[in-house]
Amino acid sequence: MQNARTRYAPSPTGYMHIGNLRTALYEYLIAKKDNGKFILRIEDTDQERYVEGSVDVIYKTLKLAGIVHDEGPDVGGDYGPYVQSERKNLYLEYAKKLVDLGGAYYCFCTKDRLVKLKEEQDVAGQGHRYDRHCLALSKEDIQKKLAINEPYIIRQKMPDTGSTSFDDAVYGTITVDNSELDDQILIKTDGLPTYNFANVIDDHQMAITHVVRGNEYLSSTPKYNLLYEAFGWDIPIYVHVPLILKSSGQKLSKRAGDPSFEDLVSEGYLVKAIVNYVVLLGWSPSTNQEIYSLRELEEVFEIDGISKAPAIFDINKLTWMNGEYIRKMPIEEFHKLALPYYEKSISNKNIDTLKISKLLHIRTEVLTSIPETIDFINQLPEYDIEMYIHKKSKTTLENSLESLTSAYPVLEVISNWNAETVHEALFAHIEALGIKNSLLLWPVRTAVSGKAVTPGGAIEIADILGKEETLLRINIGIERLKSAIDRGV
RNA sequence: GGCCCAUUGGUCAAGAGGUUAAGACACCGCCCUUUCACGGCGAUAACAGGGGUUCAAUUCCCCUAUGGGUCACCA
Repeated sequence: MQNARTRYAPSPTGYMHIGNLRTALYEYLIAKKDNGKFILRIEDTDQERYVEGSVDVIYKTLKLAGIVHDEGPDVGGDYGPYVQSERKNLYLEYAKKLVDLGGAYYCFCTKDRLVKLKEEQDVAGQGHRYDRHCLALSKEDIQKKLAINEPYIIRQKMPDTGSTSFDDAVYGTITVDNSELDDQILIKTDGLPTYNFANVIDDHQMAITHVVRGNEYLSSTPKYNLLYEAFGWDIPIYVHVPLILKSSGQKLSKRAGDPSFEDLVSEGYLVKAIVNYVVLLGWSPSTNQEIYSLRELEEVFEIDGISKAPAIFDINKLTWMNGEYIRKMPIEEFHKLALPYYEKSISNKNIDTLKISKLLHIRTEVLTSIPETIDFINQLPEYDIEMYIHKKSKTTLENSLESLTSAYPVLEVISNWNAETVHEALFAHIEALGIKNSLLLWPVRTAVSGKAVTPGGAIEIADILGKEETLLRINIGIERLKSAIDRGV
């Protein structure tokens, strides 16, 4: 058997849905695993929904994700064109051929009539189904109508009896009664094919071996099979993948405010983490490994691991995984990524941001949380005096004041201010006083940060702030503690 | 509503007749510790229900329930 050829066939809607990204990933991985080809095809047969510039979004996203297509509109290939609107004539030809073969027929019904038909069926409590009004048309009638350019569509003629089965690599054999199948439209009034038709033609023309798509297509797959059979074409391997839902159990949708791929990126998630997480939603490897690069996935991905049940998108786990990726990257790389997030919140150019990065590296799960984490560096926040009281460190307002007051001169005499010298000075002082570390360090950290939670401790923060600012803040702390105690708080 | 599909802890999930029913995230506790985080250790937590088949069902079959998909000149 030839090597796999898979295709990602998005319609240009302007953004990358998480489910679509995963489908693209699976398609890509199935191809790569087999040393096959991954093809990009643009399905733009719906002119009304076309969004300007969205094809670029698709290129950009694939590139970002590291998914390289071997054939496509921009890179060419032997099976082009790869944009459906450029293949328009091809579909019409095949549709007419199918009419000749008896698998399809012309239909001149107006939209009005179809709407009415549906209304009647609604009233009767029936499902929507074309009533085959035009199937009865004689050859002469059809020729006459065509001759006067009456608008027409071409519908697929479903068998009257029997059933159609197909095998799916994930769901197994599925059988549907032919009586369930509607005579679906293949060619629209505008001469363009519907997805249902274009898809089959293109997949065959492009020699696609594995058709990977969301399982919302499961129920229309028998219709596609009938098409393949009518033409006498080989049926591809179907790989229907379960949907991705949100925690409420609903389908993930941009319109409902659920994040798209680009939303996640702008929320501070790394592309690699998103890719890794999304692949694991609905697929599981044969080992317990969870962190995978795309390259690794190309080796280990198996269709067998795809699950049947829908998966709920869990931002929690993505966040954890993002943290894993951040922690694993070299500090230089993290620093580069974090830099833009410092710019807004740190105006003092004397601050050594690399020092901040060293603190943040293991503490950051999502990049966008950075500004809030380090806002105290730029400016000492208004803080609650009660923050000096910490049970575990046994600090009180009074002993905090003592600690700050006694620490001040110790720090003041440091000439070469850095983490080591501050550490040395403070710990020598602690030892001299014979107290617990935290009794001194808690108040210092509070005074220099004004926050209950900080990345790093008193010494790291003092180092970053510099001598002058540190002493200034300690002084502020001393004054505030004094007045609070005086007021008898 | 018809048809199709699914159902293992809160979430992702392994297991495919006999298991103490993995692992991960989240949550909780402990340790480390100058806060937080990282790291380490530990705990709680699941086979939707009912019938079969079988010596034995989470695993196979049927029914029910629940959830989802689909019934467009959208993909």
